[in-house]
Amino acid sequence: MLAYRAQPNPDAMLDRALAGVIASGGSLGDSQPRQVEFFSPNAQIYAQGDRATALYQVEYGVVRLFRLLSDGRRQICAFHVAGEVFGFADGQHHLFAEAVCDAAVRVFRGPIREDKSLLTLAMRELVRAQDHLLVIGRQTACERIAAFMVDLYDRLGHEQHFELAMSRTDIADYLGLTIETVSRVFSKFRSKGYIKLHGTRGVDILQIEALRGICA
Amino acid sequence: MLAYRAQPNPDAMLDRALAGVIASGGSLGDSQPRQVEFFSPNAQIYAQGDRATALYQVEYGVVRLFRLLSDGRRQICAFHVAGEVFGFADGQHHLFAEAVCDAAVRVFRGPIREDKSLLTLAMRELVRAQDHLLVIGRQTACERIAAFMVDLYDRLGHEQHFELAMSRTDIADYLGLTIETVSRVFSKFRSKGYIKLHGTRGVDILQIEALRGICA
DNA sequence: CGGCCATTTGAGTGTATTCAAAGTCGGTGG
DNA sequence: CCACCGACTTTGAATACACTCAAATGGCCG
Repeated sequence: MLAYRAQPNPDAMLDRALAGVIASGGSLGDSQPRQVEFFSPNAQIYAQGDRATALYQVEYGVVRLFRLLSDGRRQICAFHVAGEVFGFADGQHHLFAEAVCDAAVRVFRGPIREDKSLLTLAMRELVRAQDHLLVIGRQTACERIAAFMVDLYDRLGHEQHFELAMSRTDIADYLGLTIETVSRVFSKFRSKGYIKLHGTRGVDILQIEALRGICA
Repeated sequence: MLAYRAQPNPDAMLDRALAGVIASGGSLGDSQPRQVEFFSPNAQIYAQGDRATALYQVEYGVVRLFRLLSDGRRQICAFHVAGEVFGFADGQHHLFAEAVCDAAVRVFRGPIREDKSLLTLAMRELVRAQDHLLVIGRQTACERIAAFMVDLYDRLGHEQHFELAMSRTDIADYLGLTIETVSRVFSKFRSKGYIKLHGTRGVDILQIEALRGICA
């Protein structure tokens, strides 16, 4: 999981935004504004319905945000890796947040200060969700997997090799597929020489342009 | 389309937010900060790639926001009705915005002022997108249509009768289905007595609780 | 009233799912 | 260090749901 470890954040705006998150009204002595919390795999960070009182930044590891139907069907709305901010919600959380693997999360508690940069971060999250809508609503299984691989490749710094933090079940629930379909497409891409699989989590990207082409 | 006409906005916060959108730096004489623009059916309000320089509030009519794939596949991310605000984007628009029917849109130009209420509006939009992800990613055709009908029913003020501003094609592209499937499910719901159809756009909701039950 | 376009309905197909079984990986304990 | 166990993953076969293609119907506007 080396690829998911925190790296120096290239986005200066993000730091400015988070520096301004804490309202100055509270006593600094009581709250620890930049406390880091640690989570084991599958540990819950917050639940749907919880009051939204903080923002979170992934320090290392991976976090999944998801919704559930009453019969257990799950839709993962987003994975977040080191440096990314999550927890945007109006009043109460509509999503569950869990650690995918061992993860550390920096928690920004207290009332949120008005901040244009914070709005920008929320809007980026919105764009991500809208992009994901297109993938899930209008793309085939192969296109979805290709888009997923390309997205990870880009977000993890264009490393040819990386480890998937998430299981096939997580990937399936992210892409609106079944684990069997995910597995079949992985095998197909392997047989075509686009990727190479090392055990169950390791991935080599052999033909990134081919994968980009599949995304349409 | 009466149901889509502007109504007194029940959400005081929204007005406060928009009142604060315009930065005080600009000359009031030059810019018309609350200009209303009118659009014919299918007229473009902005395009993907356009610089995002304004926010928009629907005065009357319906607006669709969508993304396109190079081969023409379309995913409508949201419909917006009277009173709702759209146009959130970081730098440039990632979506197209078009009028579904005759529509009027109030445009708020100028640099966006930092505003907590604005952040709240953006987060609501995010929640809508995330809810939609679950519908598209994990629900059947019947569940998607039921969710769509219930959503419209709730947003248009619980009127038993309303007119659909959007075509079957629009509905299909919103729900990640084909027009034929949309039509079949409409017919199915009609034969079950959940809804009644008047021509091609008119809808009577006969058993809203049955529809809510289908959404799971 | 006529023509055009959107919608509905029908028949057959295909992609992804379900159900089932085999295989592989990773972790644990001897 | 190796063997075993359990869980996850892969593969296979059959099914189902939604899609494609096609034709008929219906609504709307001139």
